[in-house]
Amino acid sequence: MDYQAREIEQKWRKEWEERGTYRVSNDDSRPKYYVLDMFPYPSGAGLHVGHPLGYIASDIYARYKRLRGFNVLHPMGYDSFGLPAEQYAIQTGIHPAVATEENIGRYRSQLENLGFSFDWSREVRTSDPEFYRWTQWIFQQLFKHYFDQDAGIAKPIAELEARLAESGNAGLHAAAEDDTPQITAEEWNAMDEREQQLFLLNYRLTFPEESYVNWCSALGTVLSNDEVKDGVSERGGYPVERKLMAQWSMRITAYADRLIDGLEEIDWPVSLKEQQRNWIGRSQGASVRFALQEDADTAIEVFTTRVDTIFGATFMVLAPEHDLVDQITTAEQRAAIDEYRTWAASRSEVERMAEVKKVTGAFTGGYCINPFNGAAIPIYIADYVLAGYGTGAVMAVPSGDQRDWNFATHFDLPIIPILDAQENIAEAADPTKEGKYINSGFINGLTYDEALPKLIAFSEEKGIGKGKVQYRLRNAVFSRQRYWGEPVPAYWEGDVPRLVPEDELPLVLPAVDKYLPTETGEPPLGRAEDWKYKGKYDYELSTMPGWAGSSWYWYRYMDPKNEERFASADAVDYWQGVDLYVGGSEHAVGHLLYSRFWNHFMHDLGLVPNREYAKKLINQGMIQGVIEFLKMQKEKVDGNSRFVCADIAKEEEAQGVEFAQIPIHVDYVQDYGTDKSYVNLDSIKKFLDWRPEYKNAIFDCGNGTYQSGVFTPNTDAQESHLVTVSEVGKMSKRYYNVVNPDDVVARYGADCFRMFEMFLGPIEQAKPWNTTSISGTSRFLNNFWRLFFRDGKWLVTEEEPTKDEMKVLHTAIKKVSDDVERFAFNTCVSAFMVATNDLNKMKCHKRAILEPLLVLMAPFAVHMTEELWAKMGHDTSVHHADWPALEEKWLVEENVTYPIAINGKTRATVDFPADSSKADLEAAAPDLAEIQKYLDGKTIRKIIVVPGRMINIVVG
RNA sequence: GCCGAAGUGGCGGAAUUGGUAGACGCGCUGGAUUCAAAAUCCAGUUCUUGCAAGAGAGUGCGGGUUCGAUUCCCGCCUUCGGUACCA
Repeated sequence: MDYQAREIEQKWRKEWEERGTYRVSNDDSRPKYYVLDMFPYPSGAGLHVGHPLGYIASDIYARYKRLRGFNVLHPMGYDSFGLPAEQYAIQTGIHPAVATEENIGRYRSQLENLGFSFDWSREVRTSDPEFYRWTQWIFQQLFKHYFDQDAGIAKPIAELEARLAESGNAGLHAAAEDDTPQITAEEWNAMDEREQQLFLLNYRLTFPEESYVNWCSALGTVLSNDEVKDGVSERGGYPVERKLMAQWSMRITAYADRLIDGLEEIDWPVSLKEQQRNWIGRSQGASVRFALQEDADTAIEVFTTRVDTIFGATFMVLAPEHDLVDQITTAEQRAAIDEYRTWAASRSEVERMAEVKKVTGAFTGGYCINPFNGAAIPIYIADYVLAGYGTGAVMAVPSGDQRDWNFATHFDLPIIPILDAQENIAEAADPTKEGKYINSGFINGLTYDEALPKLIAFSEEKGIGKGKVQYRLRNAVFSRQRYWGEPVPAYWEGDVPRLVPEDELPLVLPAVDKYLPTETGEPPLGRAEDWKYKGKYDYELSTMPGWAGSSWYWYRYMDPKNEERFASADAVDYWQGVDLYVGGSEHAVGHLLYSRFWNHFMHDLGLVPNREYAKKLINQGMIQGVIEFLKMQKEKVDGNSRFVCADIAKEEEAQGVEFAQIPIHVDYVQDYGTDKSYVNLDSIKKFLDWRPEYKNAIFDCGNGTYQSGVFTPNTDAQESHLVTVSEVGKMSKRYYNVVNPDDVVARYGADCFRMFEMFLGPIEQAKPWNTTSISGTSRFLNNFWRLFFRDGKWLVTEEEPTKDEMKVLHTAIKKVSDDVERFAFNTCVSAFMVATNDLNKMKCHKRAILEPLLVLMAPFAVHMTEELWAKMGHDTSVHHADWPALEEKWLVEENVTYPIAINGKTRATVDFPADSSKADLEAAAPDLAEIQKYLDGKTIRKIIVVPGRMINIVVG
């Protein structure tokens, strides 16, 4: 009898739960290891086969580490605040907590189906008040600290207050708002408490401010930059506009340098680190002041990474919102400038993105002076200069910058070459630094490297510029005008924000009658009744963004029930941080950046031991689905829809007929995923039952037409089919291609599902799901089972293994040990298959071979190996044994088969004793009969021997 | 445009420091079993050529280093992912 997956898997899952097999203790003498998965948002749709990929990989590694003698923490929880539950609540009136609870239940049962070794007693949920109490607490710590740039760490705001009282903020190096005024100690001390509090907001690591935000009116909320894609909301695809609003903000920019430098010490994928670096966007340059021609006391400050090009600056461009625009604009140009500014402000983000190539702008009529050569250059405004980056002003060098070149060409401004190596600047800008300077005053004739120190010396001497580091990274908007999130634990005493006292946390999300903004445009929390601090002050009404709870959650798993602290100092000290983190790369510049920021901050406060919380990170690739489309003509034919074969559609498209692609359920498609996928007439009938709106549609199959249940052939064909279009893409409800792991598990078992997902290919690669090839993995598991059982008979014997059998075992031990360490789980599965096939061929059923093999496979086929382990007579409450030790001696061969190459080309193979020395081989090689026929009268010139590997004979 | 990663049979993919390219699996072909089918088992399967033994070609393209290159170097091409008026 074959392996009965369902029965055995259920039995063991029950057993594990009853025994608490996967409970982890914080009090253990073994070395610790922490394997973390990115916790899921429990959506209503449940899991598809792509979701568990990373969980399977991490589970295998966690189990492997346990067998290697580690105390392994491998928890799971839910990132349970989020927009979908809220939108569902808006539609149905069901409290998001209720819907979320239900979704979590579904997730939990789907996850439990797969045999993970999670310690469920440590489960966390970000929407649980006992959890978000600490999210709120960390928020308050951020409010209570500022960033000292000299020390490079966060410090209590009280220290800053003391400093201000003593010497004002002159010479203070602290991360602050750009427009923070300079004050003296006297001025500070003369301020009243309110004024002091407002002043301190310039320094606090989280603070409310008026800022431009991505406002999405359809969703009724503000979105972060990474929630906006191509000018529309990532979720729902609604338009997003820029709007000035009072928002809580996180001063992540204070940590920009540390977030870049910290990447050096962590083992994360190169591309992910690169994404973070680009996102932070550190650029080294200089800021230079260009005085106005009309008013020498006022200067426009610009940021440039190429001071060397300054002699080629032929005009200046300001952002339309720039503060000096009004002052600069002349009476004649006033109307044109106002018109342009109005137009620019009305332009939506989408339009701006779409019309990047279009050159727009207006002349202010004003001029400023190039401080390096005294030239007067005209000042323009244009919306290609962003108010939010640098100083919102650019010195335009059209010969070296393509955007400046486009602008200059459009407005007929001069383009001055500045390097003798610049080519074709009449056609396009040349941004290279090659050659020697021309038209560049005192740096003429120098190269870039020679000119730079001279430029710096000049600008410092004249006091016109200084070196500056500019970041692309902005402070993170932290407020969301939503209901289903952590309430920001603050209240407003007039215009001064104050923290809710620590002992009153958690500030629990109040009940509301509706989940929509109020009539006056306040967030949903504005609907809560009697929700005022001490019945007197207004609570902050916004909630935290989705990334708040996920920015520290790994610490909560260490000590999930703690009521005194986010996790006890002992627990944090024992577990330290995450050793292996597994999750998707889509979080590269969201969660993975914000969580590093919070962790750096927590480290500054001495709360956690490491600056970087996750030593190693692996991105699992997405599992994609096959999407099948029918080609439907956009225009109806005689009032009916017309579907045609993909190849016919192609021909007709060439003639200008337009087609739409209608996704069709993959189950209806034969040979799906291939280039000859099609639906036959039976499937068309099924399709019509499913989509009755097409019931009279015409199906043009090339050799006939199908309509209303009748096939009319136009050749003598009796059968026909309609060729579909296949694509590989997201697994999603709208493409009818979602594969539910429950279905796969029901048919093949969880062990098979786990091994198959690993077998699909390298973990970090995206790959399409293909259910048909799972049969190979299923066959393999049956073959493995048959090493132990055949027809219900136990086959395992106590015989001594032979040398060949030992070799099979130790080859597998070596391969799997090496490959698990480098997360190459696909080749591990191959190694198991090879060993199983070999042993079956040898009819080897010996305990001495099978037992270690069982341990080797235990992290992969978790239920089957447990069953067999018990059958072997072992105690399963002690989880397996130690990882089998590799004895290399079994891999040593008596004879080694050497490939013999003549001039690098392999011509024969010959066996030599394994202990042959290099000299032996060199001596024996020329006389081999195998090579004589290739010599062909030529002489042997050289013999190259790599012992154990190959022999190459050079003739000529 | 910029940044990053990757190109190997019909397909997913192996080949850890340069050493018999294509492990393992799917698919396909043939056979066994069966009244038949499914399932299972056995054999074959990079391409070209040949009845066969064999011969030749072959890891995106073009060069280079080497006795020997999927692997190292130079120059291209293509695909995927990220990002974009960031000065």
